[in-house]
Amino acid sequence: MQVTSHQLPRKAKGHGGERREEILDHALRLISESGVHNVSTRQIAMAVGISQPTLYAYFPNRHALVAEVGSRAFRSLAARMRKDAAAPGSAQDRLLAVARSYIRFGLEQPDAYRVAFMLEAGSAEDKGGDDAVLAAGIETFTIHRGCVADYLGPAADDVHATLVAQSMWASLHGLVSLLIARPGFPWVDQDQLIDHHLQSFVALPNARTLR
Amino acid sequence: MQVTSHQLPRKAKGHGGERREEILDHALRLISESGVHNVSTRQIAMAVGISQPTLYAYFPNRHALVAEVGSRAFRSLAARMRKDAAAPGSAQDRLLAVARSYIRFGLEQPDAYRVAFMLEAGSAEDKGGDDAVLAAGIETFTIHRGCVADYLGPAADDVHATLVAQSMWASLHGLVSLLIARPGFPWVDQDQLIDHHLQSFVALPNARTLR
DNA sequence: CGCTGCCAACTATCGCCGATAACCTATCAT
DNA sequence: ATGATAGGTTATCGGCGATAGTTGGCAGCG
Repeated sequence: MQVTSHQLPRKAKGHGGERREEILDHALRLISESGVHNVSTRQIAMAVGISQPTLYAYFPNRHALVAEVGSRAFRSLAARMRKDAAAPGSAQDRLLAVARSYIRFGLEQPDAYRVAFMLEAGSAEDKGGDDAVLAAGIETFTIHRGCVADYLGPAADDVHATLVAQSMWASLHGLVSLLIARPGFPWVDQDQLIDHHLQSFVALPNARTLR
Repeated sequence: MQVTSHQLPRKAKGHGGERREEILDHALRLISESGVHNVSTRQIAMAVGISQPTLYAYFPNRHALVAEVGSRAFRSLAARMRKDAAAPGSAQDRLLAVARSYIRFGLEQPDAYRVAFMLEAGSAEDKGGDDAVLAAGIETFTIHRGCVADYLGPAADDVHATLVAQSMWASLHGLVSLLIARPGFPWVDQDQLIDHHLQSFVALPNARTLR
């Protein structure tokens, strides 16, 4: 769990933002190690080298801190997908490459994925942090949607492209989240499963016109 | 939050099991009302009309209680799916009917669905309760897998049927869990999205041989 | 230099949580 | 009637998220 507690020098007057970055870095590391629900504000504070209430000078509550970690995870996924979306190759190749990136991201960084996607949508006043996560999620989705639109071609209108993209995205998310959340389930060979899942997207001969 | 506290008569000697049922009923209701993470053992105990430590005479810990609520939710879903799987109609009709039942269950009873599917898989010693949830989940999946096997026909071997069923199941789960977890996302028309999602399963002309 | 203001960080504490220990008491078999 | 035990209690523990009030050190000014 790594509870290394070292005394840290106080930050200079205008440099509170650096401390904020340190907090987010340690929080991401701890959450990746132990899972979202097994990391307390006290543990994060001790890892950073500050007292627990000091966290509340930088974040209004624990949820906001975790949400920002989630937003960052989302953005790192988005960056990865953007790279694949810009790679050379056919529209179908790029669509599948982005989808594979998505799956790989989830399986390699399950806790980042969990924070980004599988977090409970808070109720009432937590909305602030959730909005940030949602915005990052929408950004990520938009990249995927762009690939789908390219794949479908200019004949498909916006609504249809969005529809197909959302359906495909949900399908991807379902596979990743189940593989993460239920490792004990008797899954068939994982690579085969992923391949089949991806194939089903592009195996539709009339996918471009299906509606 | 409903914290109705009434004094209850003590149960007779051999009837501790009834109290256990009462606890599970109230837990399901409270969780459905407020969400898994917003219900404490004290709230459950007060709703039942007993003291909080008494819960620990029936369940080893909170996780086990919640897990059993999840198992029950799973079994109720399984019952619903079994009915649809036995209905008259073509194999494709039945497959789609079961899938629709699955989606409807998730949207109508989001908290039951959440408890069943979206619960963190506990670490280390919690495995007991999770095994129960997993078993109920496998039972549910088996029904779905049967429909897929019927749909694919006798030519498809077991492994392939399982593969297709798992992919399809993951896809369904992804749609339901995202619709539940991210109601703020700019989804397209929900019915259209569901229809498209279901269509994509059976629109594959060579689905029966794809591998 | 010395004063003032302010910001980072602290200690102390609250109420709630899950969980355990120790004890009580109604019921049942003998 | 009595002893065993199932069913239930109160008291309490350590950990949690969060708040209030206080301390300490640097910046800018005279």
